[in-house]
Amino acid sequence: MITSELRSTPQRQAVLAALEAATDHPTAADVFERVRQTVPGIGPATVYRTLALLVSQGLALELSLGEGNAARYDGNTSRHDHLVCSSCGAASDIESALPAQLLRQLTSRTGYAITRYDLQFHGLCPTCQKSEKQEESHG
Amino acid sequence: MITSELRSTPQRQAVLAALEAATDHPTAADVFERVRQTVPGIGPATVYRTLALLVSQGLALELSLGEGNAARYDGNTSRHDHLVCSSCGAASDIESALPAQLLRQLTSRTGYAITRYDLQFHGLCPTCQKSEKQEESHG
DNA sequence: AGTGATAATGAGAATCGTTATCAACCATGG
DNA sequence: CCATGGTTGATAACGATTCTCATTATCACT
Repeated sequence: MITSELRSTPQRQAVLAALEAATDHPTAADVFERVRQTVPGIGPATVYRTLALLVSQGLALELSLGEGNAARYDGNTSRHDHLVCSSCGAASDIESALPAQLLRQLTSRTGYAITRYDLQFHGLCPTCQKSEKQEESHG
Repeated sequence: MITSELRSTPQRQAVLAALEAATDHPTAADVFERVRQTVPGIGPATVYRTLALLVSQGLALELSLGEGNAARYDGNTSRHDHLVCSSCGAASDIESALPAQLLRQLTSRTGYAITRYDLQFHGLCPTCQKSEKQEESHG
């Protein structure tokens, strides 16, 4: 239910803007640091509250990419998957739709009413592959 | 089995045994409660340490299923995916290999050296679907 | 069995990420 | 104006996990 009681405040606008500008799937702490520069007095609690609000309104996604314990946020709300570097933690968006057939099979086989899936690929990004090679030659 | 580098202790054996016996992807706290009955004096820290050890040795998997904040552990170390109920949090193992072609395409398109992927399906389990229907008719 | 080196343990403090509490604030409508 | 009720920032509280450290247990070798 869209409640007309939801107010548009400078803090909320700044958080949303920060998410839309980000391409790196920031943590709440990252967002806090960035928003701080536009809205100096803002507190962490407001950032957490606002992120939760945006997620509940479908304006942002909350991700658990398995690297570290902090949740990460994504302003790109269209259906997509993620490619995560196991070394530096960088995460990029990718498109890789699962065969629809697979979902249908699962539904009929398990009886679950499947609403969504999360798919993440993990590996070394090109940059970290280079660093690893350098380390080898030094060792 | 624990390698000769590592010492075999009652605590470690108990944690491993608990994981192997579990079918429900327990949290560290769950494992602690269960192991406690065999090794009464064990502390939570030891359980956490041992779980991390088992994961690093490839004897267990650490899962972040996105429901709740606690990591969950899986004694089934063969490649598989998960089906998670968004309502009760139940998680079951499923087999649903991605097309190998998809992985190859991703590698060549992104330059990442992909080592693994995590795939989770979310939805309502049959039991929770029934409960929801009941609530509707009461509402 | 006895011993020494060293890894592992348990207890509790510390840390991290996050959420709850609450008084002060502020936009809106009467 | 003032009352109403959502919003904020500070801070306390929280759950999950990790760290610290003194004590204990395991292992390899007598």
